[in-house]
Amino acid sequence: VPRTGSTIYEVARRAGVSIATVSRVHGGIEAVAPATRDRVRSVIDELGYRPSRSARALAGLRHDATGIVFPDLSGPYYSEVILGYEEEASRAGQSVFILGTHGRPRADEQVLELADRVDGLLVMGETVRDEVVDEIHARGLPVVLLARPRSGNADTVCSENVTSAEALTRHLLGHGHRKFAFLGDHRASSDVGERWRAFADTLQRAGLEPALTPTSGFRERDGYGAARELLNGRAQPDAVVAANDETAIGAFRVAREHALAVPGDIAITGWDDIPLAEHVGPGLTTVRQPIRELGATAARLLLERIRGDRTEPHHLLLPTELVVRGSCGPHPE
Amino acid sequence: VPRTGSTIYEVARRAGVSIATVSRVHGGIEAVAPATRDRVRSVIDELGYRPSRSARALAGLRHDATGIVFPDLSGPYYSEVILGYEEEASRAGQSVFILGTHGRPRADEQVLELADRVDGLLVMGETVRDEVVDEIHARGLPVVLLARPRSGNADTVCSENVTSAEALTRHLLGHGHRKFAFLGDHRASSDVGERWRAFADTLQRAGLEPALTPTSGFRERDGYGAARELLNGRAQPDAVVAANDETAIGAFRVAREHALAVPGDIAITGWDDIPLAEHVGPGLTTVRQPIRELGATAARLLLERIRGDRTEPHHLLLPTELVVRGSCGPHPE
DNA sequence: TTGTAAGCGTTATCAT
DNA sequence: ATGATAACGCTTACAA
Repeated sequence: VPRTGSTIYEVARRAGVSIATVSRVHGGIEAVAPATRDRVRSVIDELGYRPSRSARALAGLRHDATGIVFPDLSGPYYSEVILGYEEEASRAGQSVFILGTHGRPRADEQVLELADRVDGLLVMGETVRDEVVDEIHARGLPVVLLARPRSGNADTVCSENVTSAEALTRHLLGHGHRKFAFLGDHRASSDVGERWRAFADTLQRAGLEPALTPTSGFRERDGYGAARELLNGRAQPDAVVAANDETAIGAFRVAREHALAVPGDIAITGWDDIPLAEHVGPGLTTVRQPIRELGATAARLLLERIRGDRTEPHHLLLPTELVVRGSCGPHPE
Repeated sequence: VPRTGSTIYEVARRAGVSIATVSRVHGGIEAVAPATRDRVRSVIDELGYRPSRSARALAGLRHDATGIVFPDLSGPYYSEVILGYEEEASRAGQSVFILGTHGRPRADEQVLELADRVDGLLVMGETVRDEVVDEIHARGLPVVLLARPRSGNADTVCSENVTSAEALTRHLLGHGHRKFAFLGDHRASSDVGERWRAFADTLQRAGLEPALTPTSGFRERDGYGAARELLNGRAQPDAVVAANDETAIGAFRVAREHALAVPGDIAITGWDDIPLAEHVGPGLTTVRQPIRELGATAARLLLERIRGDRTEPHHLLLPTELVVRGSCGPHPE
C-alpha cells in the first residue's frame, strides 16, 4: 500500500504548532496570528502537504467528487455529454467518477456504491431504476437526471423534443412526402418517446397515418436491421424519420443496398447532429441538440444543490434546432 | 432497495457481536463460527450495510478506484479509449475517475490530487509532465502510460506506428504519387512523431523528398487550416498523409473548396479509422487502431500492478491495420 | 472463536 | 490565538 505524503502531524511538528492550527491555516480560517500563519504555510509548501481525502470525508466533509452514470459510451452522444460535464465539474474543483452500466443488471448495486463516494450524482438515460434514484436522493445526495423523466424532486435537464419534431415533420410534409415511418423504440427513452409522439400527432393532424418501426438500440446496426425489415416489407415509405443520427445512417446503408436514391426515392432524417451527419450522403437533415451544453448544465445544477444554494427542484429544457441538409428532399439554391 | 447509513456498530449491536466480528464476516475471513456468520450476514443484508469507503481507505486499504488522465474528450479517439478502460475496470469492481486536462497548466496539481484518491493511474498522451508521473509512480502508485514514451518503470501500451506508416506510404507510392505532404505536428505526440518518421524514411528510401505541414491540433479545423496553407502554397502535393482521420477530413474540405477531386487530383489518407472514415468522400484510406482495446489493455495492466501480480514493467505494442478505401487512388474492382 | 483497543488523518468543539 | 481532544467508521494486531 503506497504511503502518501506528509500528514497534518508532520506539518504541526515542524512548524511547532498543534494540528488544530495547521488545519485552521489550511482551511483559511481567520483567527490565526499572521506570524504563525506564515510559518505554517511555508512548512506546508515545503512538504507539499495535502490533506487526506479519506480522512476529510470520514470526518464528515465533502468528497469533492461527483459521479455520472450513463448507459454506454459508444457513439458520440454520451461522450460529448460527459465532456461538457467533466469540463464544468473539474473547473469547480470536483473530481468526476464515471460509471457505465452497459445494460447490465447489477448496475443498481454499483450505482449505490458509487453514491457513497460522491457529493452528487448525474444519472443519464435508462440506466437505473427510479426506485434506486429516489433512494439515493432521499439519502440526502443531490441527483440530477439527464434525458430522463422527472422523479422525486431531483433536478432534470432535457433537450426540447416536441417543437423540433413538429418542425421536422412539417418540413417533410412540405417536401410532399406522405408515407412516413418512424425508426426507433419509443419506449426505450423518454426522448424518443416524445419525438415519436410529436411526430405522430403532427401527421395525424395532417390526416396521415404514422407508422412505427422499433429498433433494438441506438447504434447504426440497430437502424440498419430495423430499416431492412421495413424496406423489405410491403409498405414502402417515402420518408424515414429516425430516432437519432446513427440509426439514420443505418437506414442510409439499407437504402443504398436497395438502390434507393436519397432523397429522390426516399427521404431520411436523423436527430442529434453528430459530426458524421453533414458528411453522410447528401447531408443528413437532423435536429441539433446542444449535447455538450446538456452536460455542462447538469454539472451546474448539481453544484448548486451540493453547495446548498437551492433546495427546490429545477427542470431545464434546452432548445434544439432543425438542421436542413440534403437528405429530406431537394432544396433549390 | 437496501437502506443505507448503517455503520458497522449498528450491525454489531443488532447481531449481538463485536464490530471486529462483523468486519471479519464481511471480509470473508474464515475464523468465524458458522452460526454467528449466518446471523451477522442476515443483519448485513437486512440493513443493506456497506462499509464506508473513506473509513476503509483511511484504515490503510485500497480505494478500489483508478483514474484516467486524458487531454481532451472531443473527437472519437479518447472517448473510445475511455470506454474500453471503463468497461474493463468496472468489471473488476474498480470505480473510475476521469480527468481531462484540456491543455491547462494547473493540470499537474490536479493530477497529483487525483493520485491520492486512487490505487492506480492511467496517463494518456500529452497531459502532464514526466516529472509528475515519475513522482506519482515513486510514491508507490502504479501508473500506466498510453500513447506516451516510456518513463520510469511504468507500464506502457501503444499501438504500432512504424510498420503501418511504411505500408501506407508504399501503398501511395504504388498509386504513382510522387509529391507527398505530411499533415500533422510530429512533436505533438509520440504517435505522430513515429508516423512522420516512418513516412519520411520510406520516401527517402524511394529517393523522394518528404514535406511536413504542421497542424496546431488534431481536430478537423486544425487539418483544415493547415491544408489550406499547404494548398495555397506553391508546392502542390499529389498525396496528403494526415496524422489522423479528423485532420484528413479537414483536408478533404479544403480539396473540395479548391475543386480538387479526391483521389483524382489529390490523394488523402488518415489514421485511426474513426466511424466517420468510411463515409467521407470516396471512403478514407487510413490505418485502423484498436482504440477500445488500447484502453482495455491499459486497465488490465494497471490491475495486475495494483494486485501486485507483477513488478517489472511491461511494454505492449498493439497491432494496427491498413484500411484501403477510395481516397488514396483508383482501385479497380 | 470472539472481543478490546489502537490507529488511520481530518475537522470541530471545547478549553485555555 | 492556540492547544487538547473527541468524533468519523473501519481494519487488524493482540488478548482472552
